[in-house]
Amino acid sequence: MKTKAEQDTGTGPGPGTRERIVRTTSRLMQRQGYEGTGIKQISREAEATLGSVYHFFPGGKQELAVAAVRHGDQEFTDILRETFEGRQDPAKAVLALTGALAEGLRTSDWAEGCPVTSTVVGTAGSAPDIQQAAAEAFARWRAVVSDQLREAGVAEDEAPALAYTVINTLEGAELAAQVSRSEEPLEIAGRHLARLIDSYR
Amino acid sequence: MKTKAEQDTGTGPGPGTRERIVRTTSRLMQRQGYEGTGIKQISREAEATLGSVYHFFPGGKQELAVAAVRHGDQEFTDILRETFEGRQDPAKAVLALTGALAEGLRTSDWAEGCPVTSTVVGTAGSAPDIQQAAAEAFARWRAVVSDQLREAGVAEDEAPALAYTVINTLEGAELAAQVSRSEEPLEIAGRHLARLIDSYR
DNA sequence: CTCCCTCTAGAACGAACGCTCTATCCAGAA
DNA sequence: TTCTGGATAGAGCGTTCGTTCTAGAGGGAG
Repeated sequence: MKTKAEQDTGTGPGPGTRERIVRTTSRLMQRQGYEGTGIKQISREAEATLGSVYHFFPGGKQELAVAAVRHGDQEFTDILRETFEGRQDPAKAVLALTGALAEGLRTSDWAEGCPVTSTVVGTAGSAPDIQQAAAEAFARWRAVVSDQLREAGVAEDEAPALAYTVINTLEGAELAAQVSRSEEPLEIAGRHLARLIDSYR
Repeated sequence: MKTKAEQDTGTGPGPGTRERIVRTTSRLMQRQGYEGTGIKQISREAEATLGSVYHFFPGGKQELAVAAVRHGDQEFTDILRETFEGRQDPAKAVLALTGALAEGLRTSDWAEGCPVTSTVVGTAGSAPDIQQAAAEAFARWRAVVSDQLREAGVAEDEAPALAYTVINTLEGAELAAQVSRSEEPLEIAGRHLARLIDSYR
């Protein structure tokens, strides 16, 4: 058996058991939501036994969901950073972003939208810790966008609010794209957000 | 016992059984999502027995969800029409709309967001008829907004796309508001949408 | 060697799930 | 009056749910 460090960080031949469980939970809840995803399905698809799941996540399904939301948070934060840092113009970056989101939806046959949204919807009232993890994810994404907007010349007192709308419009457009199985909402959102950003520079 | 017409249309002392079931389903799925809502809970809270539920909705849970989505569709279509028709300026109408959405969220202790969104999320791949009913709802809302924009002077070839972003941004902002338990995302979305609309007139 | 501790393994529990089924009620038709 | 059929009523089906629990595997420390 591998040492603890290897198990938990995945420095071995593949991802460790814990990492495999988190990734599987995130993907399943992204597709089926929190209530639609069972722990036994997670353990089956992650190729981990039920014992392992409860060993790493003694808090049960809720703790799993929080970990999955944080995983999705980190994933999209990285995408945001990469997309914005490669470009000077934030309007162009937003267009690249909508393209990437559309591609992700299309290549998953419109099944994989925002992992945070699908996990948190329906749990809002009953699981405050999941809700808080989702709120932190949104806040982090906004902070990244806001920083990039300021660097590109948007006024200090306008950038945070503009970042709010950028993230929220992307979220809404991705949902519409998923439901209508069409890239159009995302394309249009990109154009309108680019126009809105340009109007603040 | 009342006649069939009275039962189904609610011309009696209160809403008929069928209408009561639909309304309860819509409210519960708005709060808990599709998978998080049980048929027995619906029958209990609608004060209808399980037999009645399956009598009116032999298609089971999926048929119930479709009816609930259509109910939410009609509800918000009415709100849209009332809000826009009372005002000349569509930018002002959008601001009124964000205010109304924020109030609905706040007065339900942030539990009741968009009934269509919360019902359809997580069912995208597995229940095509629910997905289609949701797509039709979004399309209808867009059509209402698009008509009002054209009447207010937005170009014919810009109005449909602009309506897309109006609806999608409202959707995303309402979700963010619910998760963060704050009216701020909706207020900001209203301001930015008003600015975007004005830029097209 | 033995001990220890992390991790794996899966049987088992009570509760809840969606749904089926038969029985009953009762106003209007004949 | 009897008959009919929509609506109500809820027990019960098999399945799955989240969770608990005990048992064992296996490498490092003493």
